[in-house]
Amino acid sequence: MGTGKEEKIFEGYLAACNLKHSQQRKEITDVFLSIDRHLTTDELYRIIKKKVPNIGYATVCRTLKLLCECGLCRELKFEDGTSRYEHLYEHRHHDHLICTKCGRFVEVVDPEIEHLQERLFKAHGFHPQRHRMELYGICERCKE
Amino acid sequence: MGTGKEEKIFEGYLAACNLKHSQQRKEITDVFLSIDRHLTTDELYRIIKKKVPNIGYATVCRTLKLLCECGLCRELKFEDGTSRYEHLYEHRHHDHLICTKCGRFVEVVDPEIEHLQERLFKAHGFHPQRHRMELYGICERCKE
DNA sequence: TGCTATTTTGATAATGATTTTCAATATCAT
DNA sequence: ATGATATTGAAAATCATTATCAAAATAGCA
Repeated sequence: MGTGKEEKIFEGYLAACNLKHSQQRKEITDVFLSIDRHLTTDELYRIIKKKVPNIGYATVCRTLKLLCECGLCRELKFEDGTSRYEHLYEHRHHDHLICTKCGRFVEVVDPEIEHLQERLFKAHGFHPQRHRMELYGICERCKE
Repeated sequence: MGTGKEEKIFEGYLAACNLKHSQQRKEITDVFLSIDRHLTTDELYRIIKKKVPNIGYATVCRTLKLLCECGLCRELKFEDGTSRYEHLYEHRHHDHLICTKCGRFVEVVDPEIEHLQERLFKAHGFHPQRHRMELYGICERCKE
């Protein structure tokens, strides 16, 4: 659900782009915003399908794209080739620590690393935009 | 070309897996190892096609996979969805600093970041395996 | 409210990159 | 050389995403 602010952001974005408030877009964002984990398009599609049985896969794709454009969502492309989407509202930047056995992940952020990354950008004359960092290993449970 | 050690590694891997030394595999690894930049499968296919006109795309794919398995090659999946392969022999671990305008990239390595990454793994009880880090920004030339 | 111009939708087809299939060919231990 | 097995190239299959398009929904305006 969320506080309603996220919906405002989405609606504002639609308005700014002269796009319309369709029922489907509302349903999809509602469901997406209520789920706090990384989903593939297909996973989200199946979940929404239960609520809105005649929803189309393409509509889910299109809406996820809009959500990314307005900053509510982030697309993550993992090493295994899958694309996943994560809810980004009031969810500050973070990286991922991923278990290569069970797929479990932890969101991490290390201010020192962030700082050193900035330094790397500068050292090479780059203007920083964003970065991604994924740490792959075996989690405690899978180690045993 | 390389020193010949790379070919030894590849041959050793083939032998260990009971795979055969085909002419095509030799041609593909020769060309791949002689090129020092990131290539897509298609780019490599086109280059090899000039030397061995009847080579199949699938064979290039299959050989790149083998090269990755034996550690001579790394598959990089970038944010834009393209997969590129890089020659990895005596090429120590590194990350990428990528210009989002022109695509130019720099290979970087920061020992302090590497160290902090290890610390992050440990702090979450993970056994480290590998990581990837990509820094996206605008390079000096594109800034102007 | 009704009208009308747009936009959006869902089903389907298209796309594009990689994989699989499979009969013909090549490899290699004997 | 022989024969068992692996490899090849061409074509078909796959899989996730994107484009197409007629029908339906939306929102500005009378």
